[in-house]
Amino acid sequence: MADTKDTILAAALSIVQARGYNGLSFRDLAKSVGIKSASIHHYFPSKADLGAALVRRYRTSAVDALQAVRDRSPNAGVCLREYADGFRQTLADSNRMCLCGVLGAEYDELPEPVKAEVAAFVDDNVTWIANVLSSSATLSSKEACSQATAIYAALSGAQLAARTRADITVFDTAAEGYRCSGLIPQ
Amino acid sequence: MADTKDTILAAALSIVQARGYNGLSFRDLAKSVGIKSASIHHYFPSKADLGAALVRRYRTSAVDALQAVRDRSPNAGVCLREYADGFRQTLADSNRMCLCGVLGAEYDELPEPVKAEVAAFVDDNVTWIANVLSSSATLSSKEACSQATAIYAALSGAQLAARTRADITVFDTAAEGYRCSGLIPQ
DNA sequence: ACCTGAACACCGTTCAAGT
DNA sequence: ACCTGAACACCGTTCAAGT
Repeated sequence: MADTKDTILAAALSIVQARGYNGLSFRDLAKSVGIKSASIHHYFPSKADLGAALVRRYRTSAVDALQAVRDRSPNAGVCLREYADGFRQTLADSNRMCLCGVLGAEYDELPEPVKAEVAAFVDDNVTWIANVLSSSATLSSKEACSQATAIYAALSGAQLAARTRADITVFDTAAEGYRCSGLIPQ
Repeated sequence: MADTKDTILAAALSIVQARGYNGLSFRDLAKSVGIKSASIHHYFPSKADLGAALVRRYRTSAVDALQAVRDRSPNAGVCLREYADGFRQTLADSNRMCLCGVLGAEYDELPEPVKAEVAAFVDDNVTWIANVLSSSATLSSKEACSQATAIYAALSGAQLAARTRADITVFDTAAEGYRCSGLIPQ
């Protein structure tokens, strides 16, 4: 039995992934949790607090999941195929996007603490990809970081473009192109 | 002397690029134009009408600009460098994003006519890139379209990731990675 | 044709009041 | 500790009224 705070964050996650930070209404969120909107402020004083907590939770859970992927296989091709599949699954689930992809597009209007968490998510992802690349090829840490940045950006963009066309095959086509060109190791 | 309709659209463009569709307020927009918010409804009956007109204008102006790039040089490497530079310049101008990148992230909550225009923008871009690729290499039209999709997605993602980190070098690093791997022809 | 003030149901936020 | 109703200044939208 999850406590109310967790229930609020879980409901907020799918709303923000679908509608963005600005599309998240305390009244709608409260309705889906079964309390009044004023009650949410008891757990999260402001919308910024809720947003920052939401991204922090999402980020640490992603870090754990990525660690598990690396533990299952040290092979870069295998790891990055699972990584890309994570982006794909979010699309397959109601044409949603990565939380931090949505928030990146809204970046200018986000409260400062939310910005910081979103930026940290990107850094976490790039670091993980760079480690995966380094374990399967001889790269300087700078080279690994550059390629990791390109891979993260490319997959984020494939998700964004596919969502924009409401067509998951756009994601598959782009990801295949990344592998063919060698941007993502196979 | 631009007419009021043009002034409204020009002001709306920079607001939406910075704050997104949901961040666009008729009251703020009216204030920056120097009229009352109710007056905007005289030109655009609803926010959806304004949004659709905004994207349509942006799209046709992009199509013209891309045509001009192709007219200046038939070389794919040159064309795509100018193309990537367009994404870069938007970032350099106050960390803004392509209008349709921002709207893609908000896709689920957009009114139907706005969705249609945003999707058409992606198609226009992919078609242009595919034509550029075809003119410098022997590719089947399917291959050209697939690679064009990957290139468009990758550059969109580079812009999104750079904005998210509020760091334009993220864009440069990703774009360089796309060229090194051969995803984007040099 | 172009603009406006006033009204409507929404939004995040605050707060005094309840249990 | 947890929740609520009522109030505040916001939002898009409508409309009768002005020029």
